[in-house]
Amino acid sequence: MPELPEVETVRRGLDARVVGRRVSRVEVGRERTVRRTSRDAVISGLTGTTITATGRRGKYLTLSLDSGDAVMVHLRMSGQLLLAPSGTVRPPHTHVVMHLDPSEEHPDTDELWFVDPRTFGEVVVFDPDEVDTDLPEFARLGIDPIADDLTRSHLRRIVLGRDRQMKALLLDQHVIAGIGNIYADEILHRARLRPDRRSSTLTGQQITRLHTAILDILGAAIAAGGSTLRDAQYVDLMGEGGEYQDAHRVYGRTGLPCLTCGRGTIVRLVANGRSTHLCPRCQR
DNA sequence: AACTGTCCCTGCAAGC
DNA sequence: TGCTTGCAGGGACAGT
Repeated sequence: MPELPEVETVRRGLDARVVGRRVSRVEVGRERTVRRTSRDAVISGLTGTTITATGRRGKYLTLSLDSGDAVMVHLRMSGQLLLAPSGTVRPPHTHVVMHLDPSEEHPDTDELWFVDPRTFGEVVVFDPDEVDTDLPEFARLGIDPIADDLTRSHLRRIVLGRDRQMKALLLDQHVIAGIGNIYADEILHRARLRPDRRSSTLTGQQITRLHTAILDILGAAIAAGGSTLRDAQYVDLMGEGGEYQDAHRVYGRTGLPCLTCGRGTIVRLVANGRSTHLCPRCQR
């Protein structure tokens, strides 16, 4: 599932291959993908504009347009952004197609597809000056641990300033933006903290470990191009999978020995309606 | 304030 | 083999 490292990998692909190009034509298939506004708003907002920059906050991807508007893309569960030469046969569930003119670096005409079987994802054209009303939850997003500078003292305030279960806290996009189910489990395991550990009880040493774990794991996952699970949908802009799944120590390893302590067995339980993986021996 | 449950949707896997 | 059922999950939202 696309989380911060996967979205960042897609953003880098867009930066290299889409920025500077003009959108000559737009097709919107399924209306649900553009439910925030409308088919017409997305088509008219994009057609004829040139993409000038990319951005990311948490799992939200943005494209700046020379019109002054911007596009927000959220992949949610199963969304993909894929770049393909014009005329390539499209996969099922291709809901939005942007036709891209050639540019100096990119001599061919391409199509940028938004593909999304489960249709939870969305594409929105919005006015950045009106983000509070156009995309209220985007405006209320918490700190991005990679794009912003998440210092230890900031994390300390976040953790001790409330009394939440640690996993729920990491997953709360209004507190820290970008961590999803996979990386929450990996981070808590690296920090040796139980998912149900109360945030207000963390020691200074545990906060330091958590801080290091967040930055190290997200950084390593970005360097590896994200995680592509066996069943999963995540691939980058060119359709390539990531490598970080090979470094997972708990996610999807139910019943296998803990790679850190060598003696515990990874268990899976359900918390907040989300599957949670941990080593009961390492994590306190 | 924090937590639980529900909903949205599709593809895949397990169970009968 | 072929059906049905359940599960996965991001995030908004309502209710406790």
